[in-house]
Amino acid sequence: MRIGELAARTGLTRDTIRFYEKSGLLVSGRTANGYRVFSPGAVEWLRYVRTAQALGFSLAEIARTGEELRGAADTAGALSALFEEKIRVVDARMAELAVLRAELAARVGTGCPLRASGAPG
Amino acid sequence: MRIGELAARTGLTRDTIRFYEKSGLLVSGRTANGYRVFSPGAVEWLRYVRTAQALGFSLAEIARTGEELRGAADTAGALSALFEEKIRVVDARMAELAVLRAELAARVGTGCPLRASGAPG
DNA sequence: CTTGACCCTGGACCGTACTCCACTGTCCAG
DNA sequence: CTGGACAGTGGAGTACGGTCCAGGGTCAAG
Repeated sequence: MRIGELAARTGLTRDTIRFYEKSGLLVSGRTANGYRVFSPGAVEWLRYVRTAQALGFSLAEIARTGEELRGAADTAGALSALFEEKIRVVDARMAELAVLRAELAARVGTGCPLRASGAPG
Repeated sequence: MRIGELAARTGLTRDTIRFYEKSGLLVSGRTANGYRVFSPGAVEWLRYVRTAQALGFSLAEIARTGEELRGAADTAGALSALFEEKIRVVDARMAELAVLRAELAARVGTGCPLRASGAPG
């Protein structure tokens, strides 16, 4: 499919897709006249990109994941390892959130809000 | 304390602290000669700022929290509500992470990695 | 009175992640 | 063959979150 269709299917703008391609986040073929051509799977890949990004991963990190995926294409084990590593990162992030949550919960209904600890004011 | 000590205690640079103050994230007094003066609690507040920031909250959002804290200073209920709301945000973020984790886990050890879904390559 | 550590301000600059724009090329329908 | 939808490029601009620097003031110690 061409860039317009991919944009329509993912909700991204053409500019963003071109930017992603330039950043190495997305690889495309070209037609004889220079138009970009994307495989149908690009839709799913971009969905993954947006999810990972929303969760705090930089485009550079996501692009690295993509590259590792490319490099280890024939090794299912490498792929599993990559996903497992990513799961560990996600778990760590969740643990941090749990700590923040606990800190917040401890202050609900108490007389010692953050303000007493130096919030602006 | 003055800016140098606060910087040393938080691990931030003076420039960052000045930037935070300019952004309304931090409020300071001034000595007669114009030097900024911070309360000891600023250390704890900045720790909170960095934690929240690392978890994906923008400085503007964090500053808003600080302002609301200031505005509702005498109402313990408002503070609790604020913290409860923040807990809901944290819970939502954790739920998103859980979804990503499940997606990753589903692909570990299978023959259908993301690459089959359109990763670059 | 000078040195050095500390502080001030304003403004330029950086990386990330887009977003917009001008100008140009391709291709199909009427 | 002309119009319009689509595509391409390069470059400027934006917002965020800093980071650095020049030029200058403050203050205690020697």
